[in-house]
Amino acid sequence: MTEATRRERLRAETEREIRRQARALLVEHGRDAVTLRAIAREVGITAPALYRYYDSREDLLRRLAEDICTDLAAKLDADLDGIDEDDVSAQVYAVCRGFRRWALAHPQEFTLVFASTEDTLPPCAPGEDRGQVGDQFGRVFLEVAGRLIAGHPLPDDLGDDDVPEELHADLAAFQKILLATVNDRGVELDEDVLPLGAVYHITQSWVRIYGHVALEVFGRFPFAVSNPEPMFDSMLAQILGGMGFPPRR
Amino acid sequence: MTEATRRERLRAETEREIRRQARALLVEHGRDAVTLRAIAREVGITAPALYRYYDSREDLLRRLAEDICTDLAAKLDADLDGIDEDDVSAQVYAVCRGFRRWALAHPQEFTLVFASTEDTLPPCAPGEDRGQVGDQFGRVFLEVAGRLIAGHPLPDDLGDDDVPEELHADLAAFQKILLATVNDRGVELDEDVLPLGAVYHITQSWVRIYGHVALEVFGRFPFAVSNPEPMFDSMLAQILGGMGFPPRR
DNA sequence: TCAACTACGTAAACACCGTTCACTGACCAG
DNA sequence: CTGGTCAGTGAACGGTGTTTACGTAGTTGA
Repeated sequence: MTEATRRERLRAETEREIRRQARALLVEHGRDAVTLRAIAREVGITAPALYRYYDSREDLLRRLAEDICTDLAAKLDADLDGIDEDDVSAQVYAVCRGFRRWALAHPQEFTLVFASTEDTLPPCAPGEDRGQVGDQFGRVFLEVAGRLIAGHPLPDDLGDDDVPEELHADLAAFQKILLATVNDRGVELDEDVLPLGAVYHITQSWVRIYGHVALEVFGRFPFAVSNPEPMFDSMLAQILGGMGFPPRR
Repeated sequence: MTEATRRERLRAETEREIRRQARALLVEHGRDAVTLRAIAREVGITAPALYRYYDSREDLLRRLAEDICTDLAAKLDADLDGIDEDDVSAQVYAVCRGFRRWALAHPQEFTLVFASTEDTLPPCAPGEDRGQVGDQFGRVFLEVAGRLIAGHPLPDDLGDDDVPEELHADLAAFQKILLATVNDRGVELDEDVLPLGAVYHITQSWVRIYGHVALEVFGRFPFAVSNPEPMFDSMLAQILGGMGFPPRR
């Protein structure tokens, strides 16, 4: 049944175990604790053996970051499954809240994926510079955002007028990515319902959502926020309201 | 003239040199390169000698973060000096742009101060939990924000109505800090001109400014932004516009 | 079946790292 | 001058990433 040879199966098994243990070390003791020797110890091999799987510790951390993105996307996708397909507003709430809760529950992973300079964690393939924000995660997030707009008439003040000239080209490229992402899931959608102004608004929303989550994870709000959740929710409500959605719970 | 003894002067001199070299290592080669041995090598002493000045490497990094905050505040203050005292809007632009440019020019320092979990960089004095955001920096930033509102009639939609119930207590505390900070600089100001809604708006503005800067530093915008500056400026314009300021260059 | 080849894992070594310890020697107060 | 304080030292311990040479089990072709 299994096409793979014995050696290939063992290798795949070991590789999974390596990442599993590395991930555990990251979550429980932070990035600095993700040591080649510590991983090897947990897996039951010696440190140099890890070089049969990764070029360096940096390379391993990079792969780890990819895994984290994939898992986060899967988790958000799962959260989305339990929600009415037609209630896009609820979907936005679910994805954003899910992202925030995940970040707060896994600050080390959040830091690695969303708050590392390319200096300390160079991009995987230097050649291909596709969508940033860890690919998989971005897909889920942007898909919901795109779908949100697909089935909703946008308010007039979301026209392309407020968009700075210099951003038109970049936003147009992003617009194409958004449309492609949404259409990949079967929803038909063309440029007319997703004007540059809307794309710009989505970007601004990401700035606010990311900003809030990062500030909370790093404890850098200008004052002690004893209960940040309603603050996050009210921000979401305001974002959705700005796109013409009626206020909801 | 100098009250200090010879030994005390030498010690102070060495301490300055230690931080200077540590800072240089951080800026040029990143946090991981800030090694006790590397610092000692640059200063011309041995690594164990550093323990006469700091409890541990962690402690040193903490002090370094404080220095960075102080210097950033001084830099922003200096930028502010060249600007018309009555043009608060221009002051906001200056401080925000200055913050962004500094962050982009010193990503390692930005990461240390504004994107470190308390896990990897525990707060200095565990007892006193004053204003977050590195004290000094917060002062400059919040002072301008407070002053902005002091001399300007706020639009009606900045009332306290939109503020979530659960945040009233926290915001009231922050309101007092803001008023105290602004009044420290001589500007008279009382609660009436700085309602909770305005305080809330300031906090939301910080979320957006921080979010944009961090996304730019970490390269986590959902698409490649070839020219982020107009995007930042347009965000500032929108923030100021939301507070009733006329659009300006 | 057996030889040749591949590749996973090893131990040893190198140069670093943070940190501790016992110790020296310059400074300084009395 | 005497005695104490303290910046700085060298040696050491256990840790790190990484390279090297080597054994050996798995695979493959004749």
